[in-house]
Amino acid sequence: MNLDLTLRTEIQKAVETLFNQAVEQIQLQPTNAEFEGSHTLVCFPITKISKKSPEETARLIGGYLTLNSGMVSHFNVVKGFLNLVISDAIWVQNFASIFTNPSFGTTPPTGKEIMVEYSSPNTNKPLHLGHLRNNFLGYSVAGIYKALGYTVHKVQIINDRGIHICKSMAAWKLFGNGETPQSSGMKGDKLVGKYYVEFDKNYKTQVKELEEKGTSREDAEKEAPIMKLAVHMLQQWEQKDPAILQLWNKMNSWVYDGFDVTYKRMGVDFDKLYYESTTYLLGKDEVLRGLEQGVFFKKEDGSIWVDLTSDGLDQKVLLRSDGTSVYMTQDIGTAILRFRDFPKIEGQVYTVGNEQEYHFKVLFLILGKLGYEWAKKCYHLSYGMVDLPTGKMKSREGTVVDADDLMDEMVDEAEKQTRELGKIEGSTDEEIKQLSEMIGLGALKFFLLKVDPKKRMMFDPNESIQLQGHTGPFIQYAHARIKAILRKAKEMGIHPDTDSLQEVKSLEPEEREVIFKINQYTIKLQEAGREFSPAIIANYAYELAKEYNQFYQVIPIFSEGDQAKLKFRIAFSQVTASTIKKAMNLLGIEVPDKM
RNA sequence: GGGCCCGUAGCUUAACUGAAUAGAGCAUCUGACUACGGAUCAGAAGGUUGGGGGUUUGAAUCCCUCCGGGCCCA
Repeated sequence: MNLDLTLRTEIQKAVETLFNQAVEQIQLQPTNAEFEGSHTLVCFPITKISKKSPEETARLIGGYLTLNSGMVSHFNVVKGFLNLVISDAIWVQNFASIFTNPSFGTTPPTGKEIMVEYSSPNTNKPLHLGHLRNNFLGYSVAGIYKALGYTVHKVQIINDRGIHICKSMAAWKLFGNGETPQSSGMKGDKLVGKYYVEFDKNYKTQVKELEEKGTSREDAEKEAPIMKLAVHMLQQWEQKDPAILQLWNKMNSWVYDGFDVTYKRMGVDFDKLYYESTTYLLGKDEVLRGLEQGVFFKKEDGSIWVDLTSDGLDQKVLLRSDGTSVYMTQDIGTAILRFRDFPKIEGQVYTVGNEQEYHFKVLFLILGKLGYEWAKKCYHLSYGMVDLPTGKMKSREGTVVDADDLMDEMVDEAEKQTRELGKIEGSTDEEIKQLSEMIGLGALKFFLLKVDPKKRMMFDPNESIQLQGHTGPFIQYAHARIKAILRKAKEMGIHPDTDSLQEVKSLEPEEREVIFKINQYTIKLQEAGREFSPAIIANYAYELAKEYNQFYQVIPIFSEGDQAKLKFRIAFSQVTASTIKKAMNLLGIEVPDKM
């Protein structure tokens, strides 16, 4: 039984009966803490139908519901707001239905499929803080859609080719002396990143030297020997030169080994990987086909363009006059390839930074013009940049926060605090390590996911490792504490059952609040899916934990004499814990039984 | 030149898409362990929602205009 839905139906009936007209939209909101009640009907919009004052309308509907719905025990009216008090019997019944439903909050498979892309790094340097936000977002949205009954395909496109990786290759060839991850003991992605930095350093020096000899800046940037080497390597790559391909494969595989370690620790995974090296030539055929169909047009120089002025955008080149592709071309090809690989998906979610909003707007419009219906269901999960207190992250200024380092820091801090608090006596070092991993990563994920993805966010390392307040560990702690109660109940042989729940006649306000929150899980899940926003789930999990903590603080459990109430509170705690766990799992966060 | 996004307490943020006195966390101050785990809870203080105008019974939310910050396109 869904309390909200049932109540809405009752309200609809009330309005129809009272005023002989159906309402299209019912505005039901949680009652403000200062008034009695749990659900509030906003009556202003209904005055159009009732032709009465807001107060009068509210009184009429309230009276009707009290008499006829069997749900509302009484009500009060403040201005145009109808505050409804649901009877305790209904609360108990509602809770019992959730308690006995093992699949509460999960939608059975709907047969729908969707694809979620995230991560999609370049292979010339390690993952950083921005990637963490990206990965956590994408992974979480995938989880949310799974919970909504979708079959989800998690993918990424790895930018494994191009000038960036050739730069690392060039520097390694010149200064590497055959260094490998094995010989240096470095993680593969870090090693390749080191040579990328090495390239940049040498390149700058060479440009400067050339400039001092009188070469113009522009020429110097092209003439620097190390840059010429990198460009040459790119050409050789395109010509499939075996030696270059071998080097390229070798260095990329180092990076992948490194990425694997990082992804594993982050707790994210993928169902299929796409590589730019195999997709970068795609899309040309589609563009030519579009040209034949008159969707695109050709300029005098032979370049092919799309005209989006009627959509409020401008013109965009798709194939240059020499016939070479642009990014857009390959993205068109890749999108179509993916729909061929997974014909049943209804759309794709692209987790990519908001600097590419224009790009995706154009991409989706083009796919629509090419006649692909699914273009409408494509979504750019756009997220804002992560800023540091010192400003923007800039690789050139060395202010990039490395993903591995950050995870280390978070976990170390979690371990420090866990040991200081000393609550888990008797645990082995191994267990403490595992727990610290859970808490450190929980803190990090929650910190990055609690903010609306669209917004640019501030990452303060000092604040992020705080484990109190609006944080992941706060919620994990609430869960662990409930688990302690459940363990004790089990020891005492208290096993809640539906029959004893029905015997409970009255509830405490704190209990109603928590049941209200638990009811919201389904709505929040749907909202999070519709908005592609894990932040909604994160804030929900926090509110639920907070609400339960209030109950916990004032209502005794084991000293309760009434056996039915005692059993109810155990059942109630159990459902809260599992709902917290479900919500946190949607964020990719684990919750401990002890901490 | 054209277009997009953002601005909420000192700081980090929320507000169910137009509803009640804008809700939290951190930091500051005060209080609560002989009860189930104090990584907790209660309370105080802190706001002209960047400024101004408009629409509306009702605006942080919609429209216009400035100011400040960020990002795209050729």
